[in-house]
Amino acid sequence: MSEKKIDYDFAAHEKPLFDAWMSHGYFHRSAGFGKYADQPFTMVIPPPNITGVLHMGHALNETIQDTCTRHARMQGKQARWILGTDHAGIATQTKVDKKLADEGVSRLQIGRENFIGECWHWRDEYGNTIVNQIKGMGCSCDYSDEHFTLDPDYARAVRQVFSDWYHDGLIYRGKRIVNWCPHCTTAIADDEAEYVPEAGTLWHLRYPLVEPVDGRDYIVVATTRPETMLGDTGVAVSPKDPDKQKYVGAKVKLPLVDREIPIFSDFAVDADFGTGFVKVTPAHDPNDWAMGQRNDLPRINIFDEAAHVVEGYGPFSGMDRDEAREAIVAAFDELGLLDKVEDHDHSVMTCYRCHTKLEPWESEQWFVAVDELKKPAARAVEEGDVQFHPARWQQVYLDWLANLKDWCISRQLWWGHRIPMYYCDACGWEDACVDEPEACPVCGAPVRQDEDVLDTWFSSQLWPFATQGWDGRGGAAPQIVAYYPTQVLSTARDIMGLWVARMVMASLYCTGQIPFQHVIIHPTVMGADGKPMSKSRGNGVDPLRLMRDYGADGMRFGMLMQVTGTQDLKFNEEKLVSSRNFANKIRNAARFVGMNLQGYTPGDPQPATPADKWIFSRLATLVASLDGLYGEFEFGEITRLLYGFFWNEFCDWYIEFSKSRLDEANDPADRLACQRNLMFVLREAISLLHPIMPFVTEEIYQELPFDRSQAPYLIGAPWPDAQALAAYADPQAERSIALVCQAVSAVRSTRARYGISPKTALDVVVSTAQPEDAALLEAQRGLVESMANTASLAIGAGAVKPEASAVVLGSDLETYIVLAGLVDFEAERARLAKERGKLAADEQKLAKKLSNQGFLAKAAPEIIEKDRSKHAELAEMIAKIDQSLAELG
RNA sequence: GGGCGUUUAGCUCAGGGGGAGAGCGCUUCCCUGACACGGAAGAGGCCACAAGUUCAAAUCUUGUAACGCCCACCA
Repeated sequence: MSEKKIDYDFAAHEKPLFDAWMSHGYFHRSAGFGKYADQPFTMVIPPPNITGVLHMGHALNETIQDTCTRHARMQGKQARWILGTDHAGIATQTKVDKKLADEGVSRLQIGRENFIGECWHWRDEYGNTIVNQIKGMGCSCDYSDEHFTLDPDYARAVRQVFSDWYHDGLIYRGKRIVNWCPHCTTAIADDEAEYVPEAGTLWHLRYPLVEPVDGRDYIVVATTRPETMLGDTGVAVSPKDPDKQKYVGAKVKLPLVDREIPIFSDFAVDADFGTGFVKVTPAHDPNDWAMGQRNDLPRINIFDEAAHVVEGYGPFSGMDRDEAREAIVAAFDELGLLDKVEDHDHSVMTCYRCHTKLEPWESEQWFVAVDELKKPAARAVEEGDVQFHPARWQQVYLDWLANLKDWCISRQLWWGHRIPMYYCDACGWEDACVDEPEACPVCGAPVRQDEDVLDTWFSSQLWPFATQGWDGRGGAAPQIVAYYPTQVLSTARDIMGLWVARMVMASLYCTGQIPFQHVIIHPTVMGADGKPMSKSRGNGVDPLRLMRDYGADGMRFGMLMQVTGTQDLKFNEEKLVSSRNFANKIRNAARFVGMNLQGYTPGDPQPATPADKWIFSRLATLVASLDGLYGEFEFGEITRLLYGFFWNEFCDWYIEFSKSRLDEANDPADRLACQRNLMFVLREAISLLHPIMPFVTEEIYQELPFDRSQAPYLIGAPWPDAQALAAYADPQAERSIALVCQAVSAVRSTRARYGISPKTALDVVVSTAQPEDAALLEAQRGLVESMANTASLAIGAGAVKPEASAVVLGSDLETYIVLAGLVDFEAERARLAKERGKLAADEQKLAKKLSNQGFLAKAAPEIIEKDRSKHAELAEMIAKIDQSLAELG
């Protein structure tokens, strides 16, 4: 495993632009302008662990967040994306432990102070790696005010919350069963435990009865963990198990330890599992602990913190749990008390850090009582104050809250927020204090602080407000007043409960406000095999490599292309290839415009020709659609619309239309209009693309002679105004250009079919169905002539098909291409026959539909009308083909 | 065991009650003065299966199957 410091090199094109944004202050909260000038837009980044390097989840999530932030900034909102990192208690401590171990030192040797020093040192050296990688992605976070969950202000907020909650009775100390890692020697939260399947064994052990019941002198319990029998304090049966009721009240004499323990009945017992008798070990199993509580059983702890059997158990004392298991099974066998051994597959809890089997262990820990916190947190979502995207995650969140149990927040670690509880050993005083007391307030003796640290999530839950100056002292920090709550949070679904729900609970309690309005739960990035990326599977992909291969822009666009409402995303690198090519296309389109600006003077756009009006109209539609999609965080659809508009409309057609107009020989006024229109559309297009592809678009903005007087950088330029653009909506121009495209494509496909070079000019006749279409097309004949390379072009409604010509039927027009002397008509006949077959099949389907009485009676009139005209059209096309076939002999 | 998701062109995926879409790949032609990371034109799908609702189902309902994710957990 490499811990090498990796700095993404985004030198040539990207770095200078990034530096320019940074030095011009664009990453601070923007001032706001236009109609949204008063609206704040704040996001907090899910703080990456300081042990982390950028992975695909970050690549996706950071792209989403930067896209949202840049979009909001361009809309004129007061945008700020708050950056920071998480100290990541266990993760970091494990790394530092390992580093020390490699140097032959253990943390116990150097002591707590020095170890924490080592952690800080580690953080200074490696903690910035991921932030630099985020910069490489082009993320517009506020780097000038970076936060860390152990910063002094942040730590103070953590102590404040602990102290407040302690004094409010939300935090208590108690002996509980916790998931204990004997290797890390700390408690682990339920959420942090990993279940792994294990081919285990079910041992059936005989427990002798003190007094025989119905002539039997023993019962049999079944267990997967025989070693815990040393701590048994009861045997339970199900109240629904009639055969077992006679044993309730009897006692068994626990072998090996000679303890008399009662048989009782409890609803938690499943009569059908094992033997129906359950050995109950309250100190070493959560279910047994609960049964013990209900039935007043003593709890006997048989393990120390490293899971070795404690003193007082004879030969077993000092054994670790595995040795003890073996020895105890052997002892039972020797005593003739081993009834049966069965295979039994089950799963075991392991530590998510070191993968040691966890031991349910009773110890003194700190807890947060969640009942009071969870109700308002549920309500905030139920009432729509906090909204999930996609909406289905709302239920997942509510279910998580509903099942929430008290939260164990103490960890027996050194790296983290030390629990601010202080104790006086002299008089017994204890209290939670935000600031360390110099002496016991009661007796003046020295005080000592609790040794444990807080669960990392305890500090993470304060992230949205502790990063904005909340200090809990009733005073209203300016940031909290002006910019809280935040608008959007984007995160992975696996920390929905761990982090998202806890932020809502903490924020509501501490600030009285929700932490954010919208929660984007982005899809989880899976490997090419459809499984979660992991080192062991070897199906991971390194985003740094992706940025090198496709550029930050290519990676960003390609990632967003894959974001839809689905919960998993099977990573598809081909999308990044397309995106890189798209970035290249954008650059080249801009280059084309830049190369054709001789004589250009700035000025308002002039939608003079139908082509101009068409692209303006398409642009207006695009912007309106994008505005809707941004509101719903539909990033995949956003990229698809942008791609289609820029490539298939702007490049494939509008730029091609422009070429003849840009010719030096063209009328200078029209040439200038064309230049201005190209510049206008290009500017709007790169503005729309900028939130996703910040680098290419900024580069173009700087290189071409755009008017930058209002916005020196595209990052701060205004987002295209859908309302203003709506004035350009022009159905007639769209119709006009659709006719041009149909005619041109018809000629091109005929050329391709018969292998006629584009250089051979052809005689073409276009026959439109509608007279007004003929007029529209006639007005654009120049475009058709140049793009189809016609020798002659006749346009008319119902124009006559020339002799020896190919026919291409379209929905609005037919195109005849004279092929006399150029081609083999046999092939044309065959093609027409094939096409007739297709049309006839469609025609029959529609005819059947139109003769259906139910359809005519119940379908919407416009649908019927549409189908009727479609049917008529098909019939006519078939007639035309028949006519052509007859002509061709 | 519970919940959720997916199943559409060779591949990866959009779409979503009224005639099947994209990117990549493939075929043919073109290095035309923005771009070969390109241009033009094509081939290729009973939209997993079954039943139902409807005038109409790839789309809605229910069920089935396969794959996947998450949560819970059996002593």
